[in-house]
Amino acid sequence: MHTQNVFEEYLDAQPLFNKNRRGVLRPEYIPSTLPHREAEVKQLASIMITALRGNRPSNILIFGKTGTGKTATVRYIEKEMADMKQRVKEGKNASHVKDLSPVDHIYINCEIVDTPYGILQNIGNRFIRVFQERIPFTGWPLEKVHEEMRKNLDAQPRVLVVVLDEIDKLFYKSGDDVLYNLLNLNDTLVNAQVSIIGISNDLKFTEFLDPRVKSRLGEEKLIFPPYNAQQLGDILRERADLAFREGTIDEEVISLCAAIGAKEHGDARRAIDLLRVAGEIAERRKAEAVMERDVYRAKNQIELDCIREVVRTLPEHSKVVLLGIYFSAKEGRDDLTTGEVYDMYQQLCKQVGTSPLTQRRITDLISELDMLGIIHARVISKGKYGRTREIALSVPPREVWNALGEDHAFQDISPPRMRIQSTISKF
DNA sequence: TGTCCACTGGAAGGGAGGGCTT
DNA sequence: AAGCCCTCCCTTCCAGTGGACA
Repeated sequence: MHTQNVFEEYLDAQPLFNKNRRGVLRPEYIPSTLPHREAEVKQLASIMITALRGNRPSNILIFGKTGTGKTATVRYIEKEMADMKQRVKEGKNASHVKDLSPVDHIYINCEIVDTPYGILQNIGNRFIRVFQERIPFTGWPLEKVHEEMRKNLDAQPRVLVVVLDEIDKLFYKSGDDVLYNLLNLNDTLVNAQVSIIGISNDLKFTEFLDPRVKSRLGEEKLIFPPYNAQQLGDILRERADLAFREGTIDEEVISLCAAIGAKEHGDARRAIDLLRVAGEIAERRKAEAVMERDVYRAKNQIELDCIREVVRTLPEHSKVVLLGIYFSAKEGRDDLTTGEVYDMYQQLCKQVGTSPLTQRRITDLISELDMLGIIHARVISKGKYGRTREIALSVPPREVWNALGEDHAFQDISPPRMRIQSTISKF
């Protein structure tokens, strides 16, 4: 009897995924058709056709919740435009058009690039010529970056479509000056023309825009409704057919993923993630097919991974704040005030050996934790005893500790003592 | 009905850190 | 080296406030 190689048992098991097709279930994959987005694709195409004819298409704002196919639709249109140009070039198109204008796209995710400098620098560097120096990522005055970008862009005739994904983030962070500048760019361009596609899941943000920016940015508006369970099912089925080997996934599993996705405001990304992770879990347990229980496990795993990742990458002081909230959650407290949290935070800082930030700053960190969904924090009034936030952990304490525990600084920390509250001390 | 607490959250600005320019 | 610029993180200052209590 010979010893077994560690990989042997896995090699024998039949994989569930088709070879090299796992990517079909990744968020960045652009499918060849977009089920239940035909109307939106058509509408977008009817606007963008102007670009292929060499004119500036209207600026567009696209709204819709996460996972409603906004980004996918825009990227799909980009792909189709590139494809159309290729066809015309090769003379394979059905129409009698002989030549199409050069159209460029630049995609910027404003969650990552959220400063005026960053936006201008990104666009500027998209069109650098050979031997030309790139715009550095910091150091230049804004005005110079703007001028350099304008020059690069205008070097030859073209239509540039700037896609600003999560455009609301850019606005909330840096105001609407950049948008204003981009919208007015056309006035100073001789050869090139620019139009903007803004993508956002926040319908409200336009209310706060400068009226001039608002009207020019929203020349056309598209709203993407959430998918329902049946539509999600269609999307998943199409992807599953590509990604999985035949007979390894059945209708129930797909329906379940679709149902869960539909519950989460029709989020296709979630549903697709779910399917992929369920497949990976099933494969790991060397199953012949993906089962419903794999989906439930996947759901659980995705949620935990998400919490863990968020907590792990928190800045140090946010971690200390969270640690305090964690300790009191273990004591069953779910009604902490800002003052109490700050008190614990100060004590913990002493233990960790770092100097505490001001309470004003901590209120901001608390808001951030709230937005990340790790804690709940709502403003309440305790009447005579003041106005404050009521703070509670909104994820399982154990998971918080698992993630925080990875940090060496927190390994042997003892729970802080709770301040005696004035509301209690009156007895 | 007014008081008053424990904050909230906006505004302004300082300073460090990245890097460019002269 | 000195002087800029932009961004990030933080502090300081402070007007504003919901509602229990006297």
